[in-house]
Amino acid sequence: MDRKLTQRGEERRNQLLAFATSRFAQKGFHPTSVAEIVEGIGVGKGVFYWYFDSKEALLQAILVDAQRDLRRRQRSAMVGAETPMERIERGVRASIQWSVEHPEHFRLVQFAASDERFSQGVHKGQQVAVRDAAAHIDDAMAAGEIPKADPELLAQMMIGVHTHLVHLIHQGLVESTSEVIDAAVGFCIHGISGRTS
Amino acid sequence: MDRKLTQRGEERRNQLLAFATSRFAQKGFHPTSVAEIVEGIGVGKGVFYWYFDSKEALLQAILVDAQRDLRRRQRSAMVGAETPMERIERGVRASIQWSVEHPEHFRLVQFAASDERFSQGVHKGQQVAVRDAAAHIDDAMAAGEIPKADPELLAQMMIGVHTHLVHLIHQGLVESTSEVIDAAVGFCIHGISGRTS
DNA sequence: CGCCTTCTTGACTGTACGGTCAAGTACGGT
DNA sequence: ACCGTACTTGACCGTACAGTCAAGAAGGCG
Repeated sequence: MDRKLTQRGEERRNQLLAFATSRFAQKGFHPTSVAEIVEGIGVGKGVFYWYFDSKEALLQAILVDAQRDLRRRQRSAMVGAETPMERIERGVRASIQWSVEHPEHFRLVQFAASDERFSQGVHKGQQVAVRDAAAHIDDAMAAGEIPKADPELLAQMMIGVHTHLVHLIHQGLVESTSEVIDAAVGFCIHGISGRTS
Repeated sequence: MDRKLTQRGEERRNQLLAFATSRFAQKGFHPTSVAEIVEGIGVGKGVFYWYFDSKEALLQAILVDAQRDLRRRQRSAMVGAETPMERIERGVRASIQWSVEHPEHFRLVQFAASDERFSQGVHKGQQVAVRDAAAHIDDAMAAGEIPKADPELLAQMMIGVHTHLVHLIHQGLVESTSEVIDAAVGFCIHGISGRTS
């Protein structure tokens, strides 16, 4: 939906986005109705459909924004890193931090990855992230910092650690202290630095 | 629902369980209707409600069975292991292998962990698994095999690697060869063996 | 075979939902 | 103030859904 919006329109659209993000994350996408969303911000149902073609279109918009924001964060965290391993470490940290700060967006991306209607776009975004991380891992291998192995597979494993840790933090089972994040980063760094014989 | 069933009844109930497992995993729990399930096995809607009180009850039954089966598998894999590290390694392998062999059950457990109606039971089961793994990690630390750190946090990180890898295998992005599984096990073993300074 | 118990059918019920759109209101510019 | 455009309302529509249950069929046993 490429409607030109006034500032007022943009504000209303953002209000819908924000409320839906929160409610979808809390209750799930499917169990959350359009009626509930409009009621939550005190508008009529037609407002919803002025801005979004469908409930799915709303979620897509949320997902696109979230993934763009995360990528921006990772990129800016790596600026100034001097070695591949430093870039990897900064990338992992930035991801974890962004995810901890945006629990709802994080949760919706995870949901979308598992739902056949939404997974395609999300997987594409994740593939980009994996390839970027793998390139840094490859650089670290070429520089002799770590032993050779499949860089994409290692990148995926780091993402597994990150994802799970963030889930735990959101569940309140783990605190998002710097010690915990250091431990996760350490686990990953040592995981890619070691090697089965 | 504690209905006593004949053999014929057990067979019908199992048919419902099996079909629903597959369809829920493929389409999602919410987007799958009871009507679709009964149509899938060619019975009337009343059959469903003879065996299960609700759609939710059906999913709960699936989840309970899956988690019980996985626990059994892990336990039997560790029989005969002589060191804590060996037990850890066998446990990780058994989990990955079970998950690869039961993609649908795995997927439903993941879904359930994220849905507020189902997450309580699933989290309890996962807590048991984490505690068990942490006890082995603790043993390995006490035996001087690995440096000291928070054993439950390390157990969680290993679970993150396992979960993510299994997702990738189910998506066809990674093959479930023994090399890949070895790499994941290696990543975890080195992840817990290393240490941030 | 008759009887009792265990299933099985599927029409029905009430509720909920995503989406539509004619009529109306608000806003911004001249 | 007027006009045109950008929103906004909410009744409505058709469809879908989870769950109910009276009537019937099937199976098992004596």
